[in-house]
Amino acid sequence: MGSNAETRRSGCPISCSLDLLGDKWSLLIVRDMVMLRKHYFKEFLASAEGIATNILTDRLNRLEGSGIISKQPDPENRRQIVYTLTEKGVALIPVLVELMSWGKIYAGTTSVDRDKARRMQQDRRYKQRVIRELTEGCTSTPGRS
Amino acid sequence: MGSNAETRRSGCPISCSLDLLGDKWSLLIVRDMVMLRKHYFKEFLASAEGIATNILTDRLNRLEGSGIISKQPDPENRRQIVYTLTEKGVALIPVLVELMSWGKIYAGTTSVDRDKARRMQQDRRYKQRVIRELTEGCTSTPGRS
DNA sequence: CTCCACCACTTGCAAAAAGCAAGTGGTGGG
DNA sequence: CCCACCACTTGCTTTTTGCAAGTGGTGGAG
Repeated sequence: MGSNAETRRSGCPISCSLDLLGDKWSLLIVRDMVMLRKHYFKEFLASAEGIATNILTDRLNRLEGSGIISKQPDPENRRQIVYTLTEKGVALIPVLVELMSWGKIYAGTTSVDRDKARRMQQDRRYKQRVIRELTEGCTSTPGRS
Repeated sequence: MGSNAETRRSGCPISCSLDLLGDKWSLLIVRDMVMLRKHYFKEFLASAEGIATNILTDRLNRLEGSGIISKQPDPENRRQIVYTLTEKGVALIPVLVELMSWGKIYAGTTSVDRDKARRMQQDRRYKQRVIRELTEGCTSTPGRS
């Protein structure tokens, strides 16, 4: 299940991105790493959306295979594996932020978030600050739970 | 196949967005409308990625069901249907632009595009101009064959 | 050392979705 | 009336997802 035979449907960069990320789980894992600072299998498993273990394994392998994340044995606890974002993965933060912004306004439930999101859409500097903060948080060392 | 029983996996706005758009085709249809100015079933069908007719029908119905696109009979030719983006759909342009930018740098093939994309990542004004131009092109009337 | 909890997976199977090719009803021009 | 064309349907096979149970490897407690 976890093998890697990615075939590109076309040369279009959007299509290429979707070939790697176009499903319901891959970007959620990246979200977990970026927004919730998760680094461990069991942490992803505990997320609200309820991913199954076999799907999680598969997605982690694919994301590693396409160079978005890297997996290493945890130096502090050799029983577990640390998943971290690569530069390629960190570069997905703007995508995540736009998806979040859109979702808050157009796919969400609460109106509080909506207003905050609308503000972010108009105030580009604010958005840039959010992206920068998230990026810095990801390029620094984990710092653990 | 085209019914609408979207269940939300969680309240997270990113998750909500992916509930609506998290597959390999939905955003490609939006791309066709935004970037390639396509408005007709047969046009989407002719895209390089090669979507099947039943999948296309399903995605168009879902996108309509979630208010991202609207379908109307073509006033100029009653044999065909015009698909247009709603405000909610137009608001996806930034997501598309980020996906394109990321794809060009990290998932693409050519290095020419890569350089242009890197420039866009550094020059925020340029990116904003791209987004504005695309948005304007979408909110104006089709003007087609 | 043994035992045991815990970790990241596997495996097996059923259900859902995608993909393919062929067919269908409605429309308008010739 | 006929025919080409449009946006779909339908039937079928293949692939992916989802769920539950199981597995091998590790390290700490006793």
